[in-house]
Amino acid sequence: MLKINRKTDYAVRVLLALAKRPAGTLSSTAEIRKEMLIPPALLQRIVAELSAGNFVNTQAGRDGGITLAHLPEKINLLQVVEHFEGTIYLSDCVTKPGECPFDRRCPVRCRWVRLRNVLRAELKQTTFQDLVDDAIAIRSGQMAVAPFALTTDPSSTAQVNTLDCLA
Amino acid sequence: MLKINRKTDYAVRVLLALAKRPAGTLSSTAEIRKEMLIPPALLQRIVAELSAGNFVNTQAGRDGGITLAHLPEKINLLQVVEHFEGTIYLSDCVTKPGECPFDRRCPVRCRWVRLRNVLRAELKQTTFQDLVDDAIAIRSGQMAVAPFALTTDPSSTAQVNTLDCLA
DNA sequence: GTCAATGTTTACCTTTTGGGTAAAGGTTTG
DNA sequence: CAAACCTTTACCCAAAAGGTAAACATTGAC
Repeated sequence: MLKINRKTDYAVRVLLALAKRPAGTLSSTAEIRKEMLIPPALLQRIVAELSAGNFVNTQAGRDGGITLAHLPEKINLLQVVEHFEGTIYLSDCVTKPGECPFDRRCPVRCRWVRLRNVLRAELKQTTFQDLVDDAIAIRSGQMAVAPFALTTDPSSTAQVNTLDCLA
Repeated sequence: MLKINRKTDYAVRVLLALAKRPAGTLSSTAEIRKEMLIPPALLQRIVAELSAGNFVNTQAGRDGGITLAHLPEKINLLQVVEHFEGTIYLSDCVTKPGECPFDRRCPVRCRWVRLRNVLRAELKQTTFQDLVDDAIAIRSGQMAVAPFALTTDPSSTAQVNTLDCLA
C-alpha cells in the first residue's frame, strides 16, 4: 500500500508534542496520550521504542515521565521513520541480489534507487524544530493547509516551499 | 514497511519487456514469463490486471498474446504503481478526517502531503520509453548502476540526473 | 517500608495484506 | 474438434499491522 505505519505516525506526534514544550520539560505519557488521542496500551510500547532508539529520556517512578533526548533541530523525520519501519528501500530488488533476472543492470531498479534517495533526503531535511515552527505558523494562519480531497494529478504539486503545504 | 509490492514490480517488468519490442509485437505470457522469471500462476493474474487497466491489449486463442495498449512514452510508472497499489497517500491522516486531533491543522500532515506530491511527481515523470532508453544505455555501459550495498546516508544522493543511477 | 504513580517487558490476539497455487472456463486458429 | 492461448474465481499460507492485557521494575512521598 505504500503507506507509513500508524505506529510511526503516533511516534512522530509524540515527539512533536515533546518538542513543543520548553526544553527539558518532563511529561507523563498520560498527558501526551490525552493530547494526541493514542490508544493507551499502544502508547506504552511506542514510548518504550522511542526510549530504546534514544529519542527520549525516561524517568520511572512517581512524578516520572519522558523528555526529548536531543534538541528538536537535531531530530529529523527520517531517523524516526526508519527506526519504526526499518531502512527504506522501496523494492526488494534494491537490496537482494538475484531477485530479478536483470539484477543490477535494470533500469527499473535504478528508478527505485533514485526514488528512495529522494524520499530519504526529503525526510532527513525535516527536523522537529521545523515542525514546531510550522505548527505555530499554521495556528497563526500564516500557512495554508491541504484539503482532505487531494488532487490525483501529481503535476499540480510544484510548490515545495517550506511555507506552503497546499496540495 | 514503505515498500512497493512484488506484484507491482512484476507488472512493471512485464510492461518493460513489451516496451522493448517493436510496437505492436504480440507476445505470449509464456515468453515473458521465461524472460522475467515470474511465477506462472501469478503472471496470469498480473496480465489480467494489466488488461483490466488498459495497459495491454490481449488476444485469446491459439497464437494469442499481449501487446502494449499505448506507446511506451504514454505510460508512466505512476499509472502502473497506483493501478496495482491504489492511490498513494503515505498516511491515513492525509485522507481521513478525524484520524488525528490536529486534523488538517497539523504540520506533520503537511509533510506527508508534500512527500506524497514529490513521490507521485517523480513517478509520473518516468515513462516506459525512458526505461527502454535507460536499458540500452546500461547495456552499452554508458550508465552507472547502483551497488547492492546502499548508503544509509540520504545526503549522498544529490544526483538526480537521468543518466546516473548510482546511489 | 509501604504505597501509589510512573515507565518496561512480554505474551497474546485479531484483522488485513502479501504472495502464491490451482482449477475450471472462454476464445481463437488450424 | 483440439490445442494453445487468455480469464476468472476460489482458495491457501505466512507475515505484518494494530491493538490489548497483565505482570514487572523503579521512584518519590509519607
